[in-house]
Amino acid sequence: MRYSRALIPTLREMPSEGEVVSHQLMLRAGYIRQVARGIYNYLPLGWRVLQKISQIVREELDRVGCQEVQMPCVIPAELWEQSGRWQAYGKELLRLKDRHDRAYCFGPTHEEIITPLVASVVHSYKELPHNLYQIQTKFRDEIRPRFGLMRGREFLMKDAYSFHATDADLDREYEVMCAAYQRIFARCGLSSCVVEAATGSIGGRSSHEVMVLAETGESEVASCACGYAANVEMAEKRRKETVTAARDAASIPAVRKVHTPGLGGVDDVVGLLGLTAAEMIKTLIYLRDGGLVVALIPGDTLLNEHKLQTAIGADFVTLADEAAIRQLTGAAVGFAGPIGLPRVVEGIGAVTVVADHAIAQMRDAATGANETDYHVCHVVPGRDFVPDQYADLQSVVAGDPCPRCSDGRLAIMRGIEVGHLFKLGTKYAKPFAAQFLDQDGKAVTMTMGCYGLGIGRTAAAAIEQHHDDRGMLWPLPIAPYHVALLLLNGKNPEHRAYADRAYETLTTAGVEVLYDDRQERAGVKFADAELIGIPYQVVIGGKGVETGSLELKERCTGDARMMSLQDVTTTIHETLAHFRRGGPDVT
RNA sequence: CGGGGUGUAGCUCAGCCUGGCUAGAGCGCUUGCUUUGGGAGCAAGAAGUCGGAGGUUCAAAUCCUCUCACCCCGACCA
Repeated sequence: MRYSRALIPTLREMPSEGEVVSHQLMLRAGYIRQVARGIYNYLPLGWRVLQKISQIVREELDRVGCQEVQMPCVIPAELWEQSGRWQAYGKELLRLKDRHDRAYCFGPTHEEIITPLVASVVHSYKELPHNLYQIQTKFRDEIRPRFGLMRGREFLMKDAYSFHATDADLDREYEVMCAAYQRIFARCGLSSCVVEAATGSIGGRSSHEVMVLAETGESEVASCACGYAANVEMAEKRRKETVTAARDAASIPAVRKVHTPGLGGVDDVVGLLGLTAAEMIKTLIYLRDGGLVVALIPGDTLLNEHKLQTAIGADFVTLADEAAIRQLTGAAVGFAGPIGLPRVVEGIGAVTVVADHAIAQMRDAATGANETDYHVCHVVPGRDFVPDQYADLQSVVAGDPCPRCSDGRLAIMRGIEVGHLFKLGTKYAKPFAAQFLDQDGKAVTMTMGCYGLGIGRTAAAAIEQHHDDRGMLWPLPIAPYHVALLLLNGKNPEHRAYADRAYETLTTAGVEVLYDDRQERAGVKFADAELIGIPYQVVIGGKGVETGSLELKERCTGDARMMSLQDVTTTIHETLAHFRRGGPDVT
């Protein structure tokens, strides 16, 4: 491509829109332009990158036996009613009506289409398994889209759905897909890791996320040297034995009220009572659909709202306001405790008490008295109060003991979720009657897996992981062009002829060249090539023209060498081949 | 949905508080000359319904009301 004919609207100044590096650079380097919130035009450079990533995804999925299909993006409501998600999915589902006033939605995911398709076509165990995928534009009317392609409402996604006769077969395919994902990201030049994840609203038995590690990632991952890695939403830590656990409850005196004026927080109270935070029971009050939840955790730990929500099966949980807390406890905020709470609060609903597992181990604890300016000591869980439920409610923090190995400590890292794998089981196969006849002629429901991979998000993640203060640093396999051919002095006919020949030769040899033939100063050409992140520059200037050689400069290191055209071609092809074999970790 | 903020030239922004002449700057764009291995210099020039509607006023980018769009902070997710 000749730069003089290319649509690459780079900006010298940073547009005000972008917050994260990938978003800023994509705007500034002319990769994307916003149309509406969370909706973007992909300009030529941006689209080339998305195509490169898509192609790697295709190659790796085809290689493990997946088949590409294309489903509609507009889907009749009946299908979603059949799975129950027309009601369940909520406002994120973009709903439309056609001229006959029939209801449709713009597909945010495609279980509702693929399942009846396979159900109608596959009838025998001999025809299973299948793994079908598409690369398609999806729409989710996100509450808050942000960060450019990282979280758009309209986005390009690869989604795959596998269908199996047995759970064992699904398990096997799940492993295959997991490995394929890791290959895909390695081939894209990204370092990634697979973590255990919450199943969320899609449901099913098991779920893993593939994360690209980056400072700006929206997800937090807890990991241990032993190989354990999990999204912090559901990460666990090894339970510790409480120091007082051995003491017999019978030896502990009765509950005693203590005056603690104005000391609402755990840190304030421990000083007065002469206790450690671990000996306090922290009482947090949450509003949920149809009631209140009282969550009890040790005073030195943090509550994980995701775990709380999952444990009680709530649609949502949100910290209760002061009025609700007063209504429940009869006290000011900071003096709530589990003893003597009402079971129902008028006008709000039922009260559920959930305690962390660690609470069951506690003896002689202190907690709020449900009376302003008072706490209670010598509290024994089980003796003085009985929670409705025990569950894991704690958030892990860096340094917590690993739940899988004996001496590991958890580290917390940030990552960008680029892929998500689910074992769906029969959640969708059942409502769509996706059945087959087994060897005994008996009708059996298929078991399913689904595997998402954000194409646009992968591009954004690549920039988050690979950039410097001058611009992007694309890994070669997903760069929009391999080489920026920079003709520094366009007025010199000899130089121009030389550059023209180099462009011809490289292009013919299969190297993707962006030929900067513009009437611009050298500085402008270097700056643009660096901003848009082309991995290699071939510089045509005074240096090589007389000797017939070229200067090849590597974008990420700045190293420059004089070499022949043939050597340039070889360098590019060898580097590409290297990535194709599984890729170096270029972090 | 709740909280905060911004809309002025292609981009970044000043002007608004305290209303007042042809609405400004830098970058970008056009033309010419010079320059040519790191975002050039000089000269000339084009370009804005001041987000929209209504109101107050002799007079509104500026004050008031409504509205729209976008951005940021929380809950959703590839």
